[in-house]
Amino acid sequence: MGRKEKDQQQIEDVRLRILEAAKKLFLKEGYEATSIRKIAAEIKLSPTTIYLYYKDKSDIAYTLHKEGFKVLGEQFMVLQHVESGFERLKAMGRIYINFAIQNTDFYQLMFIMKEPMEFISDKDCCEWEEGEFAFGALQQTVLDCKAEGYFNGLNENNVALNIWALVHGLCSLKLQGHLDHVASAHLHVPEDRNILEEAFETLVLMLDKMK
Amino acid sequence: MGRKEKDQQQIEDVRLRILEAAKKLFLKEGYEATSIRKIAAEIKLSPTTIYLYYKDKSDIAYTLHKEGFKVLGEQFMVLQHVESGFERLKAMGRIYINFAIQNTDFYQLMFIMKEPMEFISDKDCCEWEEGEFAFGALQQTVLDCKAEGYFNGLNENNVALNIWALVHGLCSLKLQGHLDHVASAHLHVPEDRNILEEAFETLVLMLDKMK
DNA sequence: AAATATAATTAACACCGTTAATTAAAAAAA
DNA sequence: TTTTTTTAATTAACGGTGTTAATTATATTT
Repeated sequence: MGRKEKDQQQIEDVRLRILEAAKKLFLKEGYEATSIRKIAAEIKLSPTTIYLYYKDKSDIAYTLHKEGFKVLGEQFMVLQHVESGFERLKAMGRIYINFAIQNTDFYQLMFIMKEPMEFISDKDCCEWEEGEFAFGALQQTVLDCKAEGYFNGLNENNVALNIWALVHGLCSLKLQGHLDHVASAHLHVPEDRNILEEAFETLVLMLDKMK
Repeated sequence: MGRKEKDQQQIEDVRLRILEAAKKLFLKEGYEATSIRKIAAEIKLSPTTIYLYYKDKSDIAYTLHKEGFKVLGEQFMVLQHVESGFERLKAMGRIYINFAIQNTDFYQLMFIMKEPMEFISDKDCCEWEEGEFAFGALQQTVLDCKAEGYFNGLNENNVALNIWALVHGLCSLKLQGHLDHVASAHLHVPEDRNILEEAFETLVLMLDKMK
């Protein structure tokens, strides 16, 4: 019965080819513009065949969303070698921001769009979530910062949540165009100066004040 | 030639009826599910007639987006009577969060979706932006906080930006379902306890540390 | 009353996600 | 090996979408 395993492998192969095609189109033209029909055409399949491998479009979105979390998690790996909690926190923020800027489409899928999250809540079982690893790392780092004298008297989970929200907020406003809009309208910021980085530098100073 | 003015009035009337129908449907079923055809049916017009009054769908989104900023701006009005800068900052955050939670669809249109902002950047002229009033109020409040001894040595514009990003980040993560997901997965938070409010309370404590 | 300008309509294009019915291919049973 | 059964992939179709071009109805002006 070695046949069945090989079939399973072939099925997994098609699943992957669909996903690769979806990713390619998605990174090139964005999620909305990537239709099931285009994905199918890309790998010379009939559109309806896609539905034999994925429940619907948001299922594909969710699978890509998971992949994004895996990539972010890998980039977080280097943080394990940073001893100081506060230094790790800063590095974490920088990695997160870089990831968001360099993988804008993945970031949209992971944190801004609602489709993948809706797919999650539609699922009966709450399986292992890759995003949880990243947040767990942040939690631990905030805890280490507390040991170094930061965030005294503050609930560490809420601090972690706030820091995530802040960095996500910066990225999200940047990706949606609000940051540049406000910068050119309210702040007379030179075009060449990166407003996101400047804000992050101030954030570091702010956190430093919480020792 | 008082005729022409009356015509102008009638044109403005239809424009408004379209917008009201769009808003009603949008608040009930969300932006994506609100089609031009449904808007037209709502006020017994042909779908194509809409295009005589609005350039395209994102034009309608942008007009609604502007209205959202007007409502938020009105809710900010009460802040003028708060003398203390820091108290005003706290109240501002609470108003912003309440607005986001109670007008989730408007909030999506104003800060999360990309269509309205794309419409802005497609426009040749950069006319008065209602959102600027709200951010201006925040800028002034941060300045007042500085006068009260907060945020010493920090660039006030960047501080304002970071605070906005933080509160927006919380709201955005909440609306997208990430906040509740993390809360139930990582933080063992009782269902009845409002995680957003709890995070905000910690934020206030954090800001208080920056005196 | 006829000619012109404008407002609204119908018809049409090129898509979309998704489901049901059908055909082609492979595996199992005879 | 041939027939039956299972499974994989396809075509056809439904009911939508935003948007444009061509056309008709309605006022306004000559």
